[in-house]
Amino acid sequence: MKSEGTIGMIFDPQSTAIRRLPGRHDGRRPRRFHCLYPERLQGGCPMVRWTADELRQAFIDFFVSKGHAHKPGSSLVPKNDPTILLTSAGMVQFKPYFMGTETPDVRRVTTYQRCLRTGDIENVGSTDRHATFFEMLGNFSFGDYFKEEAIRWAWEFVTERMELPRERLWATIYLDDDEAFQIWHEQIGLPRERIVRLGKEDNFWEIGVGPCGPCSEIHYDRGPQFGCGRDDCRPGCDCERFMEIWNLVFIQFYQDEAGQLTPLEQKGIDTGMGLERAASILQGVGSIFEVDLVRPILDEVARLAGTRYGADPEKDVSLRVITDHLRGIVFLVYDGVLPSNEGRGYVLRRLLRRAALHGRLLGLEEPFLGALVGRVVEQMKAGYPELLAQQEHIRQVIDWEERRFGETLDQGVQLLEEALNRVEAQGTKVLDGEQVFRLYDTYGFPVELTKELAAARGVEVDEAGFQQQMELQRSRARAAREATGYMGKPGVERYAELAREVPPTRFTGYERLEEEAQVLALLVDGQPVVEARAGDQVEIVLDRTPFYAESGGQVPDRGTLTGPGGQVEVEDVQRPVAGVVVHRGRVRSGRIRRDEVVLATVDAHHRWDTARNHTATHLLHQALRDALGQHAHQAGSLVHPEYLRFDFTHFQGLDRGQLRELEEEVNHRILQALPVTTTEMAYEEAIAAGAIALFDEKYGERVRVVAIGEYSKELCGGTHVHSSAQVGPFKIIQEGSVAAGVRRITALTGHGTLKLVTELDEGWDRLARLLGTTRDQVPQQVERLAAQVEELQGKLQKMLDQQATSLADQLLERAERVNGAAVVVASLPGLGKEQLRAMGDRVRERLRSAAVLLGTERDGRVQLVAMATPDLVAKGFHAGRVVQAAAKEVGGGGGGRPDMAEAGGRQPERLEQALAVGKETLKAQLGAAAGLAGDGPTPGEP
RNA sequence: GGGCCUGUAGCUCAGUUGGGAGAGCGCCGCGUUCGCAACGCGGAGGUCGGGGGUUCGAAUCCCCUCGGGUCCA
Repeated sequence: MKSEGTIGMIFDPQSTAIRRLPGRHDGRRPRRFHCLYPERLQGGCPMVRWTADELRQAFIDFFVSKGHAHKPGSSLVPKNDPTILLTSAGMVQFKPYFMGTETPDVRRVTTYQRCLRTGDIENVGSTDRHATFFEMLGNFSFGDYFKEEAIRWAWEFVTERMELPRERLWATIYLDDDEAFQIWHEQIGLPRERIVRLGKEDNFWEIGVGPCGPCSEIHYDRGPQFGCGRDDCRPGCDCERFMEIWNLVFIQFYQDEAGQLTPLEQKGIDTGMGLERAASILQGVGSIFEVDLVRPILDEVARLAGTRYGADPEKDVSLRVITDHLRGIVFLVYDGVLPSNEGRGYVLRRLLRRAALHGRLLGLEEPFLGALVGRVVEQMKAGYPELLAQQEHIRQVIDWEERRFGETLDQGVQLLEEALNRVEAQGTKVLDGEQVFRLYDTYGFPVELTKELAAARGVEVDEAGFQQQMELQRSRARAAREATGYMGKPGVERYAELAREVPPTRFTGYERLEEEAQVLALLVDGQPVVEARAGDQVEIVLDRTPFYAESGGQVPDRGTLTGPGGQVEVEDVQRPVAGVVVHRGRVRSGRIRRDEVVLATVDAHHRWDTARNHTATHLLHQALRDALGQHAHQAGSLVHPEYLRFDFTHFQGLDRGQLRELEEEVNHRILQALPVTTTEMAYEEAIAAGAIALFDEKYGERVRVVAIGEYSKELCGGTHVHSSAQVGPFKIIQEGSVAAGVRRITALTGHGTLKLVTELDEGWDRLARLLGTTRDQVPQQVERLAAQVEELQGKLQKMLDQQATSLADQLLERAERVNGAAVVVASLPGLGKEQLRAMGDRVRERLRSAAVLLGTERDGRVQLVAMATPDLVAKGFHAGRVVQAAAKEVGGGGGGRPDMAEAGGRQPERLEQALAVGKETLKAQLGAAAGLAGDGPTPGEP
């Protein structure tokens, strides 16, 4: 079993999304709550018929009764773990406990966990059991109980609570896990022939370097009518007869870089029961899509599409795909993911587009996914009551993205039409693979649609060619992947080691800014040392510290560590693993030694300015929620001594009025001098008290609640001022967008605002001085000046026009005549390129048949322009040849159109020669056109 | 991480071996009208995403960079 989700290929052109496994939808099998055990049917089916909600609760209750703590499932976005894209199993949030980098506060835990995996996406819709989104019921042991209890309890729950018939249950174990075999066979009494040994692929859990171990799965025999009919059909077979419902992972080894396994001292248990699969058996329905939790969504989709589940096998596939993806989409957005073109956002986008595409297959042309959000929320609210508050936000995100997809499709249809027109023009009737690939790769146009639309016009699609291009693309990506190699993370490993060697750092910075502390560890270049000297970059771990490590968007403290023999400037403070605070900086003077006692001093200005901005952030957060609604929740935050940056989910930009109101509200709260208090309490208690919790943050049992009077209450570990009044003047300086649906506000407080006021003040003074007036007269003065400038510009333009006209007149007078055409060649020093062109136009306009060559010198450069009237061009005159010849003389080059050409050069002293040469070329061209010229120069009418 | 497409007026976009930055819609003013729509005339509005390079000359070619789209991992 693999625990990592991967981004699968969603629009697989080969699967055509309609491929189905045999044996489904024969139309005879009853669908609703039929009993799978005819032999026990006499007194009604005795098996319990829990709803999925009841099953979820029963599971949790069962393991709580076995001494487990019930913990909330985590977000689909794993926090603090960039190595994992999405939460794909219940254990993801507990990974640090299994890895040994963090110590759990309790050793037995049970959860229900929303999960998303795209590894099996190809199968979704065409089987009874595959889904990208599902819930996992799990029980976990961190160095507490092991194999025996895990198996025994699983068996107890399955047989005595769920009352599944024993004779239908099978177990799989890892090849050489005789211990598990013994427990299953001897303690549980499972017959030897219903225990299947499977290999590494199925029954060994590993994540590269780290803890790993064999696992054992419980499978349910749904009966031969679901099977492939082969004699050796048993768990592990690909067919639909045996359904895996529960996987028990026995974490007992540590795998090193070489693949060597060493037994762990602290063994662990990680189990996962698929809620939908188990429910499908309990409810006696044919697939996970028909359990009571999911079926209403499916029916709603069918209703929108004007069809009925079971009426058409092909449509059923689409109905199931939409149903599954929709659940995943809703929860991804709920967990703060927004559509994007990379990472998690890309998974979301592709799920959404895949669902939208299947909607199209069902004949749903208009965006429809957003309208289904309510149904999903309705179904899931028992397990996830917080969904309700987010419903509107989720719907908006989905609507928006679906419309975007519509635009992509429109664009693709247009491009495809053009391609098809070309194909028809050639009469080949085949659209080549490269074009199909281009549509897909560059414009995201699904291949299924290409085929469909091409077929409608009797054009075939070259699939082999397309596949070839796909394969090329894949090998390119693979090659690039290999070249970079995978990133090791020795850093975290080292700190994890440190965490085991030294006691957890005690943080005293809420109360104090100065503290005597002992140096427990000293590192230079990542290596432990006994002593560091002036100039060394060091990392220091103390037994206690007043320094705040970067967390929750608040920047770390700065300050100094002063020992008996020297001083360290602390520039950065981090907590790379739980319990270890690392002070990074440079030894400024003397030396610092391990074990000595130092005075740790936090830069108070830095700390207080930061605290002002942090408290202001809470005020702003509350003000935003009050002004915009509950959907405006925090999507990121940076608390810095000089400013604060707050990202929140919202769809439109805020106008000036809204920003001013926000500012006023926050300042109003500041001026009320509300007391800022912090209290530690249980998480549930805090939530019940209405404290705002961020869903992507991880909270322990005990949480810290920061309250600002009665106005704001938020879970937060940061440092704050004692009274809102200390925040000082609050000023929003920027509002903008950072991503689709996310706005960002940047604001100042305290010293920052005062500094801004001073700057503005000075700016106005300077303006007033420059304008020679008083500050209150500045706007009027600017208006007056602007009017004056406009008037003067008008006058100037008029004069320039007159001047140009008289200059043009002079040029016309000096015009020579060659073969009936006027020839004007002149040097006009001081004119710019544009002016030269304008002059050329002026002259040309007034002559019926003329060739013009003008030159100018400015800033040490030569500019040349040649022009000709259309009649000369028609006879073969080319202005480009004229300027080329001329430009050669001044060390440049040029070219252009026959009627207008430009050139430049770098030798202004040779301008006259250049014009002379140009004139010769010009005349030569006119000479060649001899006899064809018109009536000669004719002054035009003014 | 690796590709491909894309960024020009407030909006939608055109811009052809590199040689005068444009159209439609919208906006402002004037006219027509009792008024509005429509229409006519006039006008404002652009660091051609940003930076560097090649060139006499770059929206156009090359490199880097930022944003958007899309595919593969």
